[in-house]
Amino acid sequence: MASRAKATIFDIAREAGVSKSTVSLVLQGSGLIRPETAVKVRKAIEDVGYVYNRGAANLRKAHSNVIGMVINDLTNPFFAELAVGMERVFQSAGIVPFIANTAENPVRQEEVLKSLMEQGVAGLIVSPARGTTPGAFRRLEIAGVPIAFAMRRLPESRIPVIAPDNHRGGYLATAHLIGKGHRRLVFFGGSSDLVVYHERLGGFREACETLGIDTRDMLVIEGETSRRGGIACLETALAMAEPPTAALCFNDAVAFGAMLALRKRGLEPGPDFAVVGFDDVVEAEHYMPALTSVAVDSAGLGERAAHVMIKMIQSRTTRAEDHIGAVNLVVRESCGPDRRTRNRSSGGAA
Amino acid sequence: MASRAKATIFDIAREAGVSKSTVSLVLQGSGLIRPETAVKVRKAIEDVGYVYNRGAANLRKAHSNVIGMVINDLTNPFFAELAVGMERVFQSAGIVPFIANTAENPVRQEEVLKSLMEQGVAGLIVSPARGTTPGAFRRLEIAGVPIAFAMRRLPESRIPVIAPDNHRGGYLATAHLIGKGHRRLVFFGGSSDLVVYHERLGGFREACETLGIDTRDMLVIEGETSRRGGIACLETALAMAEPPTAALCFNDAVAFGAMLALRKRGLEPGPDFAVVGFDDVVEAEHYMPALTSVAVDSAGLGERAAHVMIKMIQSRTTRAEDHIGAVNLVVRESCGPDRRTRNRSSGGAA
DNA sequence: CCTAGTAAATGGAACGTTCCAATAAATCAA
DNA sequence: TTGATTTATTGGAACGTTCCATTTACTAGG
Repeated sequence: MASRAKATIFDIAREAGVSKSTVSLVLQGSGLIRPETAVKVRKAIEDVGYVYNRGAANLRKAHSNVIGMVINDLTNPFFAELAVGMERVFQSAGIVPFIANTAENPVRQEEVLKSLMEQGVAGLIVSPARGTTPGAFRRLEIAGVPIAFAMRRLPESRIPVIAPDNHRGGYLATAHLIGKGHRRLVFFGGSSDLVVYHERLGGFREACETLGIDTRDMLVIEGETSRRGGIACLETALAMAEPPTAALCFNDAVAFGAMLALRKRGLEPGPDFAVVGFDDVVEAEHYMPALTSVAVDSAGLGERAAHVMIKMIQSRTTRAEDHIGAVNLVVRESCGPDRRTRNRSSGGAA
Repeated sequence: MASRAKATIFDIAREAGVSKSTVSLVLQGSGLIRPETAVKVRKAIEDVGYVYNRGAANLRKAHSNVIGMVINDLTNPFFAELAVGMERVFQSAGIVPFIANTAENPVRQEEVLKSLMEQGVAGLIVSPARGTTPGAFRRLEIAGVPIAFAMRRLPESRIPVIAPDNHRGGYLATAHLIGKGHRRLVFFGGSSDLVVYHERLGGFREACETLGIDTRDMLVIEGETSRRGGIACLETALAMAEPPTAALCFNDAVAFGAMLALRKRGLEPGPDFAVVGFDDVVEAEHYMPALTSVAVDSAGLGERAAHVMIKMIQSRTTRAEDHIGAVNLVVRESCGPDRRTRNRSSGGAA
């Protein structure tokens, strides 16, 4: 019904008895027009039910004010937080952020990127989908659109990255476990197609080596990065001849899975087998037992990424420095008391 | 660097030795042009690094192919699922869905809606922020943009709604508790500014009345819709002179909170106090004890909403029928065994 | 009273597409 | 051969803005 031909600045101009140029000036808040005129125009804008056509405007203006955030998995609160963090700063900078989800699917990612480009975004922040091919961003780079990676990076890309210090996180968590007296450790979950995996695992390895863990006591079990993956990892670990007594998990989901599996076997996460997670999602705090985890502050990283992007846009460059966010280990209950005190009461974890 | 003036169809035309109109036709996949010509043009498109300018196109075309999804809280996996479900069907319909988050803030919602309108969306699916004023969508309605509400509705709006059968969900869950032998029940969490609250509570009330629960044994404790809210509700309930023995919670977060609080008091959720959640988020299944909850299939509702929107756009109407999605109670462990058998072992829950 | 100078408002061209009407080339019926 | 028909291609106007160069109306200085 109500949809008569959309009102344009010409309609406003007629209604207010001025020229289209004047209306345009008012729309842009120019100080050149007489206040009374502005008021008159603004009233006309209301009256005709005008809605600004940004597409038409962008045809003349060099830059649009929308930026795209491409997220690999919005269903994961960890990445949702990232998006929300970015959104916060963009919003307050007068930039309109649009979020698109790729569901960890490179093909979908390609489509989404194409759409965003066609929409004329001023910039793009991407948490790339698993399995993204190295060339996926070439077209965007040659188009000269500012791009930044958040949270994840691609192996040999020159695109700036805003990510947590995964290596250090892995180190800190492992050092904590070793400090508790554990001498046979395992890294649970993740797979080598993800750069993040190598980083976290790298921290684990370095801690083990630096703090005197025998190489044969430093186990690695790959697996899905989900609860189910965690369950599987734990089963595998406990089936070993000499099972480990502590695990650093690729992420919290894996850790939850591992704890679940422990419980199912009648073992208590913490006293019987130490578990550390990664990411520190909200759930970690509320779990039973509360999960010790490496906090990466995804919302904060999102904010940082947004600031970087804004700077890139303003300075019309497509380059920026990487930002590596600080991490810190949040110690809760899932690692139990120090292992020395435990030795008295019972043997190994199997 | 690479950012020389953006290539247009004129550049392609020159490169391919045809007219701009021919290029346009190729771009639209028209069958009118000779295949060889099309090939030639497509090659030129590649060569000049062309990116389609949808804004310019929309200036002439009546309708755009982007639709906006406005979500109240992306951080909540429940709503994220909804968004992802919608995305799935839009994507396969060749429509580009952009997600925007309002963080439960009506002001932000207003801004987001404005932006989306200016961007020229073909339609809008909204899960309105808490506290949205009734008039918030008037401007969009008079602009003639198709809108649908998903998951939540506004009190007296004529905008079509796609939502779960909250009333029935409340009824089913309550009937389950009563079937277990509980006679003094409480509804935990939520507040009356949310239509959903009234619906779920309505189901609770109806079940109590129908199944012979005394009005004085039908308690209601409002509270935040979060873990913390659940904790508070439980404290309040157990502080009563005659505490209830079972709770239907507004959502799963409240239920988790309640269970946490029970544990803290040394009570076991299930045997000592029955808890039912609402929404059936993934966590519910993995909790300890696993949470009995009303499953609403948010992804499915999202898909449904997307289909409704597509139909609205195609038929150029702004009206559509409401869709009420089926719910079902997923029984797990958080309600314990039947209360009759329990009576032998111990007394009330306080 | 004229000239500068400032403030406010305006007309026209441009942005990159689509679509219509028109043209050009090729095919066919007679 | 001619005119009609089909097939492939094309130029021009339009879409709703912005921005530049002008115009118009005042004010002030001499």
